[in-house]
Amino acid sequence: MNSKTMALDLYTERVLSPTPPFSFNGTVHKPSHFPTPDTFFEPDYYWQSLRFYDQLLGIKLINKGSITKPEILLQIYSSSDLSPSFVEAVAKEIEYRFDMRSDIKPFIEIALKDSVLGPTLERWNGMRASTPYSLYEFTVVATVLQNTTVRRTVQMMDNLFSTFGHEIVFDAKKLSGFWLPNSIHEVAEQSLRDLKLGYRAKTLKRQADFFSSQRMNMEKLRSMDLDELKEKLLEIYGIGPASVQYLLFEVFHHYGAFTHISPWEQKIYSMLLFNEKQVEVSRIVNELEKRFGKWKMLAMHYIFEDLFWLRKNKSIPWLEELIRL
DNA sequence: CATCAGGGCCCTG
DNA sequence: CAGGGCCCTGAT
Repeated sequence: MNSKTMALDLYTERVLSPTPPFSFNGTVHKPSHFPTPDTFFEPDYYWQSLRFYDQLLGIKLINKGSITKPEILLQIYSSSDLSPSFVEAVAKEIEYRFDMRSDIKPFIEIALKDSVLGPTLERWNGMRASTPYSLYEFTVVATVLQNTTVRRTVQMMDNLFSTFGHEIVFDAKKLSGFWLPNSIHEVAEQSLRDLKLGYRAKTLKRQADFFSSQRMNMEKLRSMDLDELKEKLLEIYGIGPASVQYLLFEVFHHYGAFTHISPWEQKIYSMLLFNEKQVEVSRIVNELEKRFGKWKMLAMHYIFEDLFWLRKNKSIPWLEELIRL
């Protein structure tokens, strides 16, 4: 760590009311994601660090409601007093990142009648695509996922957090906080390479340069339509067809964004939808379009997370082969 | 021991 | 638009 552990002893609360149906656990925790030291989950409780403007905050979410009557207690931990308007802005940001305000009822109607999706609703009804991260932070995560195995991705993230991150303690939880892009902007590429980032060192440098030299207009990006936004995101160095897919879905909640399928995902979807090892990408996309239309990526997300959740309890041999931990 | 591909992307020809 | 190269690691 490049600084001492920071204690965040003050906190403020707000009650959030997501649109029903809303799955707290399915939305704040994604079994398919690799673990990072900046979040912590247990059923009905969730902690994360949040870098928001110049502040590093602790966030705790507590499930106080149900799927049909959702209610979440948001606690914001800080080292100094926060103005009411700042607190409101944090609450809005959390609502956006966990997609608490969109209406997914039409999707649930379709899902209930679907043979593959129907059963997953018993566990995940109301689940949203979400991320704890800002656009910059998610871009980093997407970058360290590229062309490697999950084990190395985890190693790279840990190295980055322990070098550039900041440790915070709040509510008896010790978590890492994300760094600002300019702290990477300032270091030499070689010192990034020393963190075993390989050729990604250059990519992370260019991204840090990009994000520290300008403030992205997030309001504008969030209001763009799919094609316009996609074009914009592809301008980020190191973001290509695979990564942009994750960004569109998890950061911006475009639930129909499903054009790129990587080979390992193709195999998983083939098994889940057709019970075959290798189905053509076009056939997969056509099938999803037919069954779920503009909700097709969200539909796959339900199936995907359910599968990884299942895997926690019992090993799924064909899946283990594909995810290569 | 050597070789190789991996939860892509950029760049070149 | 196809294909080589990229850091490092563990699997073979």
